[in-house]
Amino acid sequence: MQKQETLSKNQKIILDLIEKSDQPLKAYSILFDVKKKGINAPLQVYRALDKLVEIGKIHKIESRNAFIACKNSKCQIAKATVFSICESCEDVTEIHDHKLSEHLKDFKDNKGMKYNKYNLEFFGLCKKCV
Amino acid sequence: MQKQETLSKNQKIILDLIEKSDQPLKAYSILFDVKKKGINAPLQVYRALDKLVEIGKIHKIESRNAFIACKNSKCQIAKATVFSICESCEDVTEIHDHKLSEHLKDFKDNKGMKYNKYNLEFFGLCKKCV
DNA sequence: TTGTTAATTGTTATAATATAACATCATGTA
DNA sequence: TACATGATGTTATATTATAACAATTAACAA
Repeated sequence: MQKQETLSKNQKIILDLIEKSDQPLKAYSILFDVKKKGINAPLQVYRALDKLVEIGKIHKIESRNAFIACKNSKCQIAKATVFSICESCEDVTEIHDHKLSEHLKDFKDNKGMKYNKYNLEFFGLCKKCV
Repeated sequence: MQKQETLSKNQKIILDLIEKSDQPLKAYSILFDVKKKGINAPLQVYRALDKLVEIGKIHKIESRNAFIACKNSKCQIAKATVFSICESCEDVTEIHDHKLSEHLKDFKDNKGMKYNKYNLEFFGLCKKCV
């Protein structure tokens, strides 16, 4: 079997749900919501999430254990993610800043490490919560 | 009671352990190790970890749910952390790069968000694992 | 069209990570 | 003293994530 071009049934159900939300969803809240569609077990959710992260359709917000859809068509692989997170209302926004990306992409440490991925999370207060 | 200048007993025990390791430790592995010192419950560990993170003595590696000592004397508060993580051997190194810090410190999005903290994790293969 | 392989699904159980709730103790200070 | 605060200890539980196994499905080559 070749690399799938289309998503599987469970993957579609779960991606749909995440895309409808503009905020990150947690795995067990997703599970709760998709029970009516016949997805009954955590593992079914986590498997779909893993795949969706792998192909860049969603990203994991590591500090929150939550998953958000990627709205950037260019971002086909979850290689380089930047988020801002409001510590008061928990609003999360994906950031696409060319200059910042360039700096991060080109970053080299002094240990000869070869990077293929990074994740950056900014924390603070959004406009509403200041 | 004033803000503590010195660490409490449990905080010391747990900081000592983390400082002796050059790699991140997980909460329950810490718990296992400090049982001989009379710390018996997860909550005792998590409380100490929370405090140590708060005062900048240790950092949490969010993508790994693990805790590492901060070796940088300047880094008294866990406001700005950068790590490199080898996806093969899981080696973690804290990065202090002046130029990068400057870019991150000064970063402004276009939404008027006020940042007070960030966490950046680079993933790749270290020299040994390439 | 059959056999092979890999991806996906479904299921039960369990592991790993983290917090709630409550009681107690120690210490600094009004 | 008595009050507030921070730390501790304890039991129970919540939350997040994976192991292990069986069955099914889709793509492709012989």
